[in-house]
Amino acid sequence: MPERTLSTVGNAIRALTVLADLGPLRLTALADELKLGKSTVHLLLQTLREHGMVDYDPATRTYGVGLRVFELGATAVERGGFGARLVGPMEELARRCNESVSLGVLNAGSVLIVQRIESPEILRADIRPGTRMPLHASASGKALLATMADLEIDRLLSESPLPDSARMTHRQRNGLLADIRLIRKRGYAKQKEEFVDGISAVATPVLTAGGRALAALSIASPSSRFDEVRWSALLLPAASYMSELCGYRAQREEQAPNGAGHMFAGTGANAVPRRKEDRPSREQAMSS
Amino acid sequence: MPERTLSTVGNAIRALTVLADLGPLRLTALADELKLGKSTVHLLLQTLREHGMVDYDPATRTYGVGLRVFELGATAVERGGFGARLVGPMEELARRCNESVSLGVLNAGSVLIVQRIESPEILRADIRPGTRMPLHASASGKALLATMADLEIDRLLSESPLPDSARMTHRQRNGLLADIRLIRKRGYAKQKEEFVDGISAVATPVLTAGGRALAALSIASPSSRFDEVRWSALLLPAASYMSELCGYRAQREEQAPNGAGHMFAGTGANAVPRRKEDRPSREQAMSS
DNA sequence: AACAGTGTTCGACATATTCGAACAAGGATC
DNA sequence: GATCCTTGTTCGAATATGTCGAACACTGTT
Repeated sequence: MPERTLSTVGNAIRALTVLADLGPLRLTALADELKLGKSTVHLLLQTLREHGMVDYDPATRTYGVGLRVFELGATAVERGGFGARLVGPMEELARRCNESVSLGVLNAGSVLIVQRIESPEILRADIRPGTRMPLHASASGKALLATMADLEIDRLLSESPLPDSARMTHRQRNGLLADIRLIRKRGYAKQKEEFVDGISAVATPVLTAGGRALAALSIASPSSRFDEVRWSALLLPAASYMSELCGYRAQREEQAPNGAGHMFAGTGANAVPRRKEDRPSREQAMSS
Repeated sequence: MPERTLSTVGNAIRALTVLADLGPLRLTALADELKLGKSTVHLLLQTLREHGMVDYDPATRTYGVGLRVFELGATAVERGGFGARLVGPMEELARRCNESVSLGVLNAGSVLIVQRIESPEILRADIRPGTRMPLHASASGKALLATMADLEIDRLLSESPLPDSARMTHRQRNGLLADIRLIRKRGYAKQKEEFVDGISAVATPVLTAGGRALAALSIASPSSRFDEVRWSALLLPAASYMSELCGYRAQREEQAPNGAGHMFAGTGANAVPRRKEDRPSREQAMSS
């Protein structure tokens, strides 16, 4: 649906995007990239610079994404609810398993890492906040998908905005759906070298008040240290605790006569994510 | 100097700023705040939403700063050079002193925290990445000021963009200049409850290739655990090591501080605090 | 059911943005 | 050090584009 849109603002955002992707650029290079007149881009950059959205390096005469963007973005994370409140539990978890712990949120068809506690190990999964991961090939992504109705899953997978290399084959798609069912049953997702070679992870959702998934909590490490049983045992209670911090109340008794089981497997601390809508027939909605 | 500027882009940025400051807002509230027509803001928000710069919450019908901004901002930090490379040493330092370690950069007249390693202690200075601190009342700020010519210091202090509460009295200003001289001599800055009650810190600059300050490294904690001698002893070698990572080469006695052509040497004040000479040979202990 | 407030659509006007060309500046080459 | 080339900046004009107000649709309140 092509909506009417402000082209000038679009240009500004495109400029920032290009600068973020290609690194600091000179005026002419950027104008070239944007396919806009040099004078236009000049004015645009001046405006952005005035507001701190781009920084200018007089030495190299290049413009780069400004730190003001970082500042604004940080408030997005705080205000979104994945901020200060959750880092404490994440640190605790990282300490217990001695591995990297990260918090990823579903955004624009992929998982965006918003918080990260690094493992003290030298050899570790090197993923920084601000990184994106594919929904279908990351533990966090699959954990988030598992919280949604099958129909929603299809919609999300089809709008994958990721580079082609990360696209999914049909064979993978079918395997994924089976995987999702398994994830729902056992309460956590697992990923073995699907996204980055040598890196494996487990993940489970953090739920918010309404029972919707706020984010996915994950433990990742080099596959050599991967220990599914121990990590899942540490991960699930931690996520549970974080869910409670986010207002999620472990189930009420008089709920949902629709057959959806908001049940809690295992230690009673762990939340098995399941929305009411995902209950309808399992052969439904493979299409679209 | 009133430059010609793109008002539409300015509106977009103002909108983001307001949303960051006041939290998620409804359309009307935002239009009110920006003093623009509702239809204008409607179109503006649609454009921003299309690009992920604002997120829309259908439940509350509010718009907030989008996570795309966070993503873009993260690249600003990486590309700026305060990214992945420096977190290792910071973690090592945090482990050694058991306190919170942060990296702040001079930006728009104040110090912006770009990296942060939290102390494991429960009682700790709670400052998150994206926070700003005043130049004159934070250890990091003073450390950065100390690397600059006196003339530059005056210029920066006068353009302080901070809330009035954080403004500086003349008495403070004079004290500050004396402080700066002391900082240059001993190689690190100290701050005792000047910014946040109960929090004290030490800080020292991280230098880059040209000898200019890239950022300030600091250790902060509740004043009860403040230990100036131990921390400075840990801080300085760490910063030294990080400076080398950033291309700074410990320098021989040279470089005509007065006289010749450099733009910052014009005032005759030396721009670079020599840290290495203060505390000789001990730093390479930092690992990994 | 009626109301009030909010969000969305539409058309017209006028402003603000784009562009090309001409000017200035900085670096490179010889 | 002088010339050339590339890059960045300024300027004016034409048109495209954003702004606004009013009217419409919608939600959820009383």
